[in-house]
Amino acid sequence: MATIYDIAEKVGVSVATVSRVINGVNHPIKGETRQRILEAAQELNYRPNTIAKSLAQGRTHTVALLIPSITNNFYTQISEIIESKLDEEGYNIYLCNTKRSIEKESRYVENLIARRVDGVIFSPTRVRPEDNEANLDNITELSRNNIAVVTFGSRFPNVSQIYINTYYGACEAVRYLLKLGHRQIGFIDGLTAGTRRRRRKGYLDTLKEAGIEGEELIISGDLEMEGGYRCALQLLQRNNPPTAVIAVNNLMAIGVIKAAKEIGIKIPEDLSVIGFDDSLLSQVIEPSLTVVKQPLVEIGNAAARLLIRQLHGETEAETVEFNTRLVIRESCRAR
Amino acid sequence: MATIYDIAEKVGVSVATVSRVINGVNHPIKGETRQRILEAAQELNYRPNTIAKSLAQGRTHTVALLIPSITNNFYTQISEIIESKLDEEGYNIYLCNTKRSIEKESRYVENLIARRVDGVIFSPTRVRPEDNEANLDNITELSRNNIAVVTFGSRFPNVSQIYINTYYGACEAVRYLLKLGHRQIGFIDGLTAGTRRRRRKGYLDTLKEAGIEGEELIISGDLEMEGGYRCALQLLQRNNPPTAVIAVNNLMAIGVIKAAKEIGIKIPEDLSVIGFDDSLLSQVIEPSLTVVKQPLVEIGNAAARLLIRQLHGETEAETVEFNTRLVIRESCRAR
DNA sequence: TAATATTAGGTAAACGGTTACCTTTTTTTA
DNA sequence: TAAAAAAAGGTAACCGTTTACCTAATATTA
Repeated sequence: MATIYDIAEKVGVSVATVSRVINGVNHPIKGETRQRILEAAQELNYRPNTIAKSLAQGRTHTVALLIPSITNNFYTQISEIIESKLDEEGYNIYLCNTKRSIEKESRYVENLIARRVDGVIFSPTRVRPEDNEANLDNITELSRNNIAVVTFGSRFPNVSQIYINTYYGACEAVRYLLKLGHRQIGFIDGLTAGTRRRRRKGYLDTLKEAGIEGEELIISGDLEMEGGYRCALQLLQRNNPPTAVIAVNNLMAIGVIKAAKEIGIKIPEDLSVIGFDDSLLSQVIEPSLTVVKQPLVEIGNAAARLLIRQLHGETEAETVEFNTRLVIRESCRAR
Repeated sequence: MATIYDIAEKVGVSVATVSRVINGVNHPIKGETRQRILEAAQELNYRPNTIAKSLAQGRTHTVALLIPSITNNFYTQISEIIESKLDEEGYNIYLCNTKRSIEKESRYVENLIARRVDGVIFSPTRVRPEDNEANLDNITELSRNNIAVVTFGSRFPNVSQIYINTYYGACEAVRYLLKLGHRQIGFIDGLTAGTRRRRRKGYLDTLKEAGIEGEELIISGDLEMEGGYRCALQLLQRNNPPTAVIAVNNLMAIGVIKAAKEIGIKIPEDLSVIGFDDSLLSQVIEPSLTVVKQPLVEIGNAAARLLIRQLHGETEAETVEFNTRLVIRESCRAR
């Protein structure tokens, strides 16, 4: 493959001149020379070697996106937005799928440091509370190696991050159900700390305000449809089953609807259901699903902005906060 | 950041020795020396610089996945499989989202060459027939720069590729509907050449065998739910509306169901619907959708295998062929 | 015990760019 | 018209590895 040396030789100039022309740097070059260099580059089918460039400049113009799942629309939609923003700034992205595995996450971090990415946007996995430590390790490890970091989905000190006020989202969902007259409200959470834990807290706090104990109607699923399905069966076959269920994500809420249908419980007549996140699924299922929606576009844009800010040299961490919005569809009814 | 020079200096050996220890190459090293080097590496928090390594070795251990959409489950599921396969082999992947834009696709190809990826798995976008040329240009451009290429979704000469026999998939769908007694079968395709065009051909051929002209019941959508919805409205409001509709992908089929519901047409009683691909959506919608399913896992595995084969030096192109499978759910009924 | 192999390590070129610092020529300015 | 400035280009060190080729010491073999 042709290099700038080949071009330099062909044209009869030094590589410095070739490099300057190719990169359009601010250094005077005679028009004719420039022309000849560009023509030679064309003829030799020259392609700049980004690897060599990165080595020389110490910047790769690459950032990584570390997300728990690439088959989950919540993350891919955010990713798509982030990608187009960073593309505009001339960055390429590694999309890394951690599959909710702490171990894979750490391996990726190690790898990204070795690859000298300029920045990372990171939605840490936190299946068990103690995972928080591994998350933190990963983040400090990145920072220690001069890699810009932006997180979303969990909260960390001294890190630029997107914070979604999911606590109030959960409160809103519960209040809505209370207003509809529900008193027995089930809650399917996800065995995870961080975001979903705050949702649970919002749920409990709001119930307590209304003088209701919710603890025993909490159950943990695996964040997939199957999990929602199984949890719903357990909840609905209790002696005193809930009249409404909140699931901590979209897929599990769909699982709840499926389970209810199977055992002949009508939604929304006999059971109200609320999910988190939003997707085509929630709109398409019957009845369509009332959800606590997170502002995907805003999250994506903000994450990209925070990262770019750091890549441009800003060192102080910034937190951007968003609120959720309750999107009312057909899956809830007054009792 | 620490380099092998720092380690070499600290231990009092040459960088060659350090490099050998770090990479565990087949070269004898005294146990004690090895120990001291590893300790020094640890203490200095050494991270190998993949960039420098790539430059020296001429291989990046990176492959790119070029797909039309990262929010479409069909592609992300395949991607996930490919990713885990390649991960096992020590490759990292760039997931590139072409958004069905030929222009973006070409930009990516340019960029991937500059980044010297070792290989590319590519599902080319072909919105108009003439895009075929751009697709081919991209593929030859990659090959010309010694980058291994595997394609899926379109057919090219002399390229390792996954071929899904979608023609027979369409035939099967039509035959199924014919057997159910349908004679007026609408077809919503996607303005695209390649795969979807072969589906159309399968549709037409099979109808012709049965002595039916299908041309006028063909209509083109945008591959999104909205497109399916609009096309369905057009088809269903004809004088002589179809009693069955095949949509060339999943999302448009969902759009058809939505449209039918809105104008009071019952599925499957008044209208049978078949989609292509498969996803949770098809299972969750009511009635659940009968689809022509593509073997995602097999496609992903085969794509990875074909690429690895090339990365290991095999130069001859290999084509792997898969058949679709008709998954019968509730959206069709005999007339 | 001399010849040969093996072990252990070092030297330096190469990978393909960038860029600080020079030099020479031409143009501008006072 | 001499001095200063701008234009045009070159030289070579540097980025952090790998690796072919060497050397020296030690172990093995006949």
